[in-house]
Amino acid sequence: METRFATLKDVAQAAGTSTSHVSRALRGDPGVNPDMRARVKAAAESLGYRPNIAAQMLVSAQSSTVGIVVGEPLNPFHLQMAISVDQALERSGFESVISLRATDDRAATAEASRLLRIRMGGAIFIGTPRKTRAMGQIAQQLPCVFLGRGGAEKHVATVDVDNESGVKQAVEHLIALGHRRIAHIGGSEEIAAKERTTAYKEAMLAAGLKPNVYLGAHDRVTGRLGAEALMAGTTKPTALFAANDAVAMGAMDRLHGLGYRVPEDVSIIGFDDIEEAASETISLSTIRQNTDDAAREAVTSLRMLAFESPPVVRKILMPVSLVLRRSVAPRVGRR
Amino acid sequence: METRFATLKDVAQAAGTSTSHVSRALRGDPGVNPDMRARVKAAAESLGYRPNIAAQMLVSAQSSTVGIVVGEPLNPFHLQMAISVDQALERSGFESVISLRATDDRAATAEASRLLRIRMGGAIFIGTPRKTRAMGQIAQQLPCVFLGRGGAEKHVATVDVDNESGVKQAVEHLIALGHRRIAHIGGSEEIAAKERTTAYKEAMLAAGLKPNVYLGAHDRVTGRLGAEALMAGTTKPTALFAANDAVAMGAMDRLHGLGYRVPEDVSIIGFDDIEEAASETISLSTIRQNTDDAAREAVTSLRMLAFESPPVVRKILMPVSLVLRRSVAPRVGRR
DNA sequence: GTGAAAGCGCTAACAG
DNA sequence: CTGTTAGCGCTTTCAC
Repeated sequence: METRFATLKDVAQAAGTSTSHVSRALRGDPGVNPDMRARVKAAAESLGYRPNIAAQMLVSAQSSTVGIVVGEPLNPFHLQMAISVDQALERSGFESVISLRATDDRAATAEASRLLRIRMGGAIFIGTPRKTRAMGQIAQQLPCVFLGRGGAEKHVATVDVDNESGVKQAVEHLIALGHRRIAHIGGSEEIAAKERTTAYKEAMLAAGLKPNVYLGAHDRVTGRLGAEALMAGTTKPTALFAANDAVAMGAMDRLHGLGYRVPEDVSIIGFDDIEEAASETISLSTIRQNTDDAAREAVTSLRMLAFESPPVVRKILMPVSLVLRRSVAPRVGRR
Repeated sequence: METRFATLKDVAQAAGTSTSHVSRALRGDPGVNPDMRARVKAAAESLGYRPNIAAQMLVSAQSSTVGIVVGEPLNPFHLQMAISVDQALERSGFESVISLRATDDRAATAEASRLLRIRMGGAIFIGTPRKTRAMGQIAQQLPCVFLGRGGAEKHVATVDVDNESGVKQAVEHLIALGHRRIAHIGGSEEIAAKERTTAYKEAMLAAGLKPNVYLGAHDRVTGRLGAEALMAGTTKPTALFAANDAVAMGAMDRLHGLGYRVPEDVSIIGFDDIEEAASETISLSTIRQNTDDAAREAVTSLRMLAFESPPVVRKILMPVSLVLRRSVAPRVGRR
């Protein structure tokens, strides 16, 4: 593009004053004559002046834009969370910049490093893979908040969901409905997935039942494969607890394909409560996390990390609730 | 955060040379003694040096990061496109920065203006609302490519999908299967939606059939409401053409809720071919757009806009294809 | 109130 | 090959 941007100098010239004064006027500094301010604003307007952020940043050495790094862009829950975080940041007066490239450990670190070069004011990571070493180092130079990843690093704040309690509620509800053969389909990469699988096992053992686990990733495909594998086993489950809604939907999908009915033949409970879970065709029972609440906490944590001195490192655990829809029913048939 | 960043000067001091030479060494300028380069690199490494992008940008007056502005973040197709564009940019050596805030005209303009302040190297807009005036002005200062929005503005490049041909294929296929009462559910905001609705009407009229349209937004909810309304009408349709897959899925959902079977009672065709359309439960016939191809064209257009002189403004139309799945069947019953 | 001057961290000539 | 010099556009003392 050929057009050069108007600079402070251009505006100063047009308004017949100095650059420093234009700067003051434009930023609303009180010590500026109202007439002058009006003149400056008019000049800036007519020249289409836009402050050069690079220059601003260079001199003020701090930015108010924070990066949002999404671990699984295709996971609807992550996206929903990203939007919530974005809105929370906006409400708090931050600019934001989103990255969808952090799909694996290496990429996540690369993104974080980029945020550092950009001299971002801070970063919020949503369900990114957990690479302790590199991240820990970066967190020393940049206020970092991790959502749904855990981590005991010294400098990073975390906002996690109470996986244990959520899973316990789900499994116990299924047990109360008479189910005994409750299987689980989970993913293995993400921290949250691991916690949920562990909590499932504990809840089953606590009830004197035998865990039955299929592990894959944290997506629809895994749900499909898991359903296929579990229903092909010798002890077919009458209920399924999935590590997240995407997995649950994949499983539901495959069950239909195999001729099973939900919930008459198999009950299903997911985790996250993504928008689709509430649709009539799906109507999936699930553990709800409130993304807006989590986002708000994340932003608060970021502020406390960035602006308090010494920095306050918060580690927060968000509550969850069981949402019942049509995908669960009491167990019928022989006991 | 308290830690100050290491600067070129610090590195120069540590390596016993000048800042300019460090700059050269770090950027791989050929005219640097290998020994020196090694020493500089070691020094930079040990100090955890990261170039300050703001300073780099300020002096070189151009950035290689481009903004991706997404119009409907919750529309799976837009997201998929965003990811494709992001990857295409990465392959071309661009950094990228994504914005999810452009949900309406005002916000889209605000985002564009922010990109300008940030001195972005360019911007790619995905299905953002069409505000001609403000955008046109911005496009004069910033290379802009619009995806799926059309627009004849002088300075903006566009990559559009061949809506007319796609819709025609869909409607004609339904007609060939014996359907006569083919209704349409569409959205009104987005340009693409309008084009599809228009194309539907034309295709119907061309076949001597009467159009039957329900208009709302471009989302699942509209699909639901549309299905409800159309099936409550006097001439119940035997086939449905939806403006996009989200609408189609909402409609399918509601049809199930109302006790209709798909495709036995009602055939459905969508538009976009989002991932979910291929799932077994949904198995939605649809018009496929290839996001990777579109993304590649968009990036090429951006380059030609930014680097050719005079700038080349490309207006591209991407082909589509009809993908048949289980949601369509020949019409049965009385003719 | 307003202006002049001194950098922020980096790159790009220009000399050696 | 290497060092010196001069800004990029902006904010911030510090004078007037």
